[in-house]
Amino acid sequence: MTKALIFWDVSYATDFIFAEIFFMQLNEQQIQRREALAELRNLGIDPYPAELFEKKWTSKELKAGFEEHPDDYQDISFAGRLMRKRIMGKASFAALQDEAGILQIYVNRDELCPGEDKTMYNTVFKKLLDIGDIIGVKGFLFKTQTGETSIHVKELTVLSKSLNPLPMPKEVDGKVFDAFTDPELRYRRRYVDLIVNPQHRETFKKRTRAIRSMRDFLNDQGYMEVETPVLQSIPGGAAARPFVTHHNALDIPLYLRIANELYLKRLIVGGFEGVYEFAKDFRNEGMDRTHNPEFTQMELYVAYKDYRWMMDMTEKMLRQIATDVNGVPQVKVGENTIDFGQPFERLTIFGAIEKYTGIDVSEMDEDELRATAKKLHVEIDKSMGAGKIIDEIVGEHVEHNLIQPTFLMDYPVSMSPLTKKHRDNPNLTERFELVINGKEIANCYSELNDPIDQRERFESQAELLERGDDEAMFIDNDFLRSLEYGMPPTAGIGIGIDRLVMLLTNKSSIQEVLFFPQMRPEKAKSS
RNA sequence: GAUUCCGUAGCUCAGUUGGUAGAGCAUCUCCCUUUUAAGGAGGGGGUCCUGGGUUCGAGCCCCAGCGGGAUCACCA
Repeated sequence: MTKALIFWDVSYATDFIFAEIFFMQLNEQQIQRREALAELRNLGIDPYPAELFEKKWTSKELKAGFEEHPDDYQDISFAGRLMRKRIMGKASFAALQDEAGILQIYVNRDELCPGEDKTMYNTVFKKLLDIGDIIGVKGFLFKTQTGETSIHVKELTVLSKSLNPLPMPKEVDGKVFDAFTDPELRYRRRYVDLIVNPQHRETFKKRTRAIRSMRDFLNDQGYMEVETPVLQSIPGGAAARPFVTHHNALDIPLYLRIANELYLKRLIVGGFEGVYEFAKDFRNEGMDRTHNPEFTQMELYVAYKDYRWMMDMTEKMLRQIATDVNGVPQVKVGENTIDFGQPFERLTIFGAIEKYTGIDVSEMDEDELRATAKKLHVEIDKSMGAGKIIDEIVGEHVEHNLIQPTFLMDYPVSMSPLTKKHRDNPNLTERFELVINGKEIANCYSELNDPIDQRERFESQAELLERGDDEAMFIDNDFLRSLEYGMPPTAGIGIGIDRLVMLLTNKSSIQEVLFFPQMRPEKAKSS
């Protein structure tokens, strides 16, 4: 509909607003705001001006700067969203919110309108401006009788008229009234959440800080940030169900990547010795508070290293990130304080099971494991092999005990088709998972670089696929061909960025650390 | 996918055994020149999520659906 308004004039726009009121189901406040919009145009004020507005300072900078050098702030301009308006006859207080915070403005009728014409104050400011509008002001800083730094306004510019009323939480003595807390609305209208709940901006700033810290750390080590395909004809590198799409020109199915592992390893074959990517991966599986269909993983591959080296590197990197995000290496998560400053505990799978159940399963065959699982009340079914049973026991009896960062090492070979066999025990692999606060945060292994072994592992995955396991891996012949040219021994790791950020920001839901978590589509409805 | 709870004004929420739909804030009109949840006076605003059913009568009871939260399963 708005396309029809490319060549508009005031009367046409006004007619349009009435048409909109008529056809859309607008509530009273939305109608009033549209009427105010038309009124502004009638007064010759463009509610959406094209010209830039000079904003040299943030609210925070103005407040801090005024404390230091009050004389430097006698001629300033500032802009933000109108969040509060209190009219007291010929003078008013209002507050403008910008990215850094909120700053009060003082608007005096006779100073805003020194001449006879008081329209700017009486009509525009008092009547036509609403909470949520974006305005610019010019004037000088001063302190009110109650000591609040405020802008004494000499000039006011409408920068953007807001047509939807905002929810308005109010806080007094630490108690919040009318909070905008409904998770559905907060996620669906994240922009509103960010406006009225500025504390949630902090979560996302921390997310950005964490990613920047990780990227800086990796760059400092000399690793190269790369980009690999999201659209893959063979989705590989993880056990998961992919999203399928179709390429019209090639007339082939394409899959959204579930991991980028196989491409990064091709780059190691190609001669790069350290590559990493912050990768959006996509998995067509259930959603809950720790799973979103698209999520971010940082994968890193370093040539001539092994998983033991990667443990040291990971520990150092996370310590740095935790400190960069929160100022200290400790972070409070729920009831627990996670300490990234201490050396991370290192437990083998078998050692961990023995530690938390008292049972040594390291020499057991599948039947003995089955009996042990039963004794430990771990639910298993017939399709599970020895490796899977061990994994279930770990999930039930070990993981939730691991609050402080812990490397769980040396997984059974059947669960890890891309991992090198353990140097000391052919039934195990050189693999670790990093568990923090009972949740898996990272997964790492010494990469399998024996092309013949890799082909065999793929083939046993293919058998699983035939048997109906829709998460088993596809055979990627080009990847095998690349290994046949020779890949140096390599350590690789994937770190779940969303989960790491959940930890660092003490959030129990992935939706809180994603700007726009996946939601069912909204049913068509105006406003 | 399973279980369970929730859906009432722009926002946050009450709503009795089933008997004309409520409050605070926001909004509108008026008063008020340094306010701090500003204040004072007055007014308007509802598809009670949707569709069926029971009933003389349903926001309330029953059934189905839609949307969301929580827990569980799968998974990172």
